[in-house]
Amino acid sequence: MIIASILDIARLAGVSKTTVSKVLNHQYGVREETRNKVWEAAKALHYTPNIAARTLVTSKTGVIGVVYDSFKSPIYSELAGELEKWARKMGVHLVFCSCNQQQASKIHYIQYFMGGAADGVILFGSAEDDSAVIERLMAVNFPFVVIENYYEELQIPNVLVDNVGGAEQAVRYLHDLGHRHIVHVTGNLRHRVAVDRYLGFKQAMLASGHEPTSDHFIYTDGSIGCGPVAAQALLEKPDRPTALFVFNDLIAYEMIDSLHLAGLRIPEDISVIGFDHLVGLLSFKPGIHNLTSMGQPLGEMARATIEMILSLISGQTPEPITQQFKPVLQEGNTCKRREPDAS
Amino acid sequence: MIIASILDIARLAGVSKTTVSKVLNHQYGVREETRNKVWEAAKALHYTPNIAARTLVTSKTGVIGVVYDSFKSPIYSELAGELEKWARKMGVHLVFCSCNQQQASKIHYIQYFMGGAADGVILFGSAEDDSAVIERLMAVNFPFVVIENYYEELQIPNVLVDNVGGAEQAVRYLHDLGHRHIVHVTGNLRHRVAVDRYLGFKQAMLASGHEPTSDHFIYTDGSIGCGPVAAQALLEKPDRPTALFVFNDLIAYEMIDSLHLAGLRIPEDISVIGFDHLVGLLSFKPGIHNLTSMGQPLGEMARATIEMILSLISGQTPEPITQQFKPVLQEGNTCKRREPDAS
DNA sequence: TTGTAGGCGTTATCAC
DNA sequence: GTGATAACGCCTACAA
Repeated sequence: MIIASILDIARLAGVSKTTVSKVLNHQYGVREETRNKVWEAAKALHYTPNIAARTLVTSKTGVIGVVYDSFKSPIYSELAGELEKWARKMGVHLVFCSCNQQQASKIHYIQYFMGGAADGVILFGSAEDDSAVIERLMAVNFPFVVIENYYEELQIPNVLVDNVGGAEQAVRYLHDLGHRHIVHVTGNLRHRVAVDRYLGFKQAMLASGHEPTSDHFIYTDGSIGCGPVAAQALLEKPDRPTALFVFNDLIAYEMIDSLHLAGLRIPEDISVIGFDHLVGLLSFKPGIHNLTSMGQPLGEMARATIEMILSLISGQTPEPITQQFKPVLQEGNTCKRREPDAS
Repeated sequence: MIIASILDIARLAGVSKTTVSKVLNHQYGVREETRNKVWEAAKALHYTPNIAARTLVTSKTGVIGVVYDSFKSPIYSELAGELEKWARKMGVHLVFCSCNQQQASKIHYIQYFMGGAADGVILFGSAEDDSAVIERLMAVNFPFVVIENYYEELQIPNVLVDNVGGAEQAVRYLHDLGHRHIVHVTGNLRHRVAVDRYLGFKQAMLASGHEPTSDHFIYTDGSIGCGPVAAQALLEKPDRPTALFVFNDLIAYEMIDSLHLAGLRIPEDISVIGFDHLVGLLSFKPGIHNLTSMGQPLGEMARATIEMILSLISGQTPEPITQQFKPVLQEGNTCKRREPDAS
């Protein structure tokens, strides 16, 4: 690999390094003629600025690092696109990495970014407890924003979705449609997100006068392929519910499919509401079903995130330091009014 | 942002920079006692190596950049996961960026990587003509591998899928099932991938004695949401085909859904075969359909890519410089045997 | 308008 | 075993 440096250009153009640097950075005070000579030399040598060197002296990269737990969920790609859109609008660039649940990998990437590859980092995902990483970032005062995950004991720049409230809203919606026997299909309860939706479900049930028992839950680990298992569990229940609040759209779609195969009609026999509103990516409606779902305002979240990190990078403290967004109910055709009868 | 340097550690531990560096890099020739002092000081100061400085002197980052056109396709996320898996296995790290079809953005990222943020780059996607970028990379001899896109006139490290062959295989499969009237739903024909599948379709049709006319094609731009339009075009055809070879799974699913709504049964009324085999991400089967599709061997492709880039980084020329992988037919339940009759 | 010199934080060479 | 010292490529006063 032969990459030319400013010195090479200087020699070829017959000027000093300073002059070359000035030209390359579009600064005033260089004669037109010299300027041209320099640009030609730069072109001829295929000059590429060494950002390592530049960063070393300016300590600015114009790049923000985004650390994911995994790329594998459609909602993540969706968010990535939104983040990028806003980053471009604000004149910064984003690089993403995924640590595939390996904390060691995550630490490596954070170090990489902190060590001069980026001006700040965005941490996304609630699969892991990142408090160690976060403490590190705080200790050296490196700009960062956390999305989705949160820590009661820490006051950090945070962009959140009100999962508790969203779950409550979903249950209220089903309740208002006349459903009295609602079951919650959980996600992986070791993840914050799943716990919050679980809590929201519980609270809303209590609020409407139903004491949720173990009979009101079907537990899953949230992984791809868990839907059919959950559907089986549902079918085996002695007392079949009239409605389901499912942790996310992927599981909901899987379950709908399985229930379909078992001869149940959606929403006639059972109403289903999901979470995430994945229509951007999945514009085809599996079956003829357009899933009713709690949508996350990803665009607004992305904007808030980018604004926050930029303000941190510029040395300010964002106000407020935590922003929480409300999910929005997106009606499809998988929920149906039901005349209240027994139970 | 207060990040401690080696000098700070040296002062705190009462030793020289050199000694600190040796300890931090696990080199021999430092007394146990000194070693401990240094580690303690490093911990106390929350030391993070400045990779910009390190890169400046070693010109190695241990990181490979991956440039996408867009994150928005599920198959891209899938590939990202595979690349990462192999990268970890080989002891390197990956950072991803997407330029959202903006060539300016792409150039920025490439510069960023070339300028010391990475040891090499992987270019993915055939949405754009990257020959300018590639020439630049070749000119300075920066390690790179191109996936999916290719350039007849350039001998570059390349990982490809045999889209022509895959399309041919799909058509042969339908032909062997007895289908004689097959229509191809194209992707965006400004993309290499779409053109190749289009050519493969044509060749296979010719080979089986059918001269494809404009009647054998439905053209789309490959974007999300184009399926229903294509389905409409199909329904309006005076002479309805018995089978469809669709550019990719996403469009195929969309079409199946629309055709369903129009009262057609799949595969009884019409057989459908797609491309990409997106089951990893979409394990639920839209409707009760499990799409028959030409799968891309993403795992093998990822492995080849990582191996290639590593060999380039280590100064070797990979042999062969271009690797092409064959798609594999994945049978679902959307294609059905048909007794040859008229036409 | 142009050039000289110093330093960013690291690693590497070579004395001590 | 340890410590000066010189790069790496760039930017930026400041001097000419």
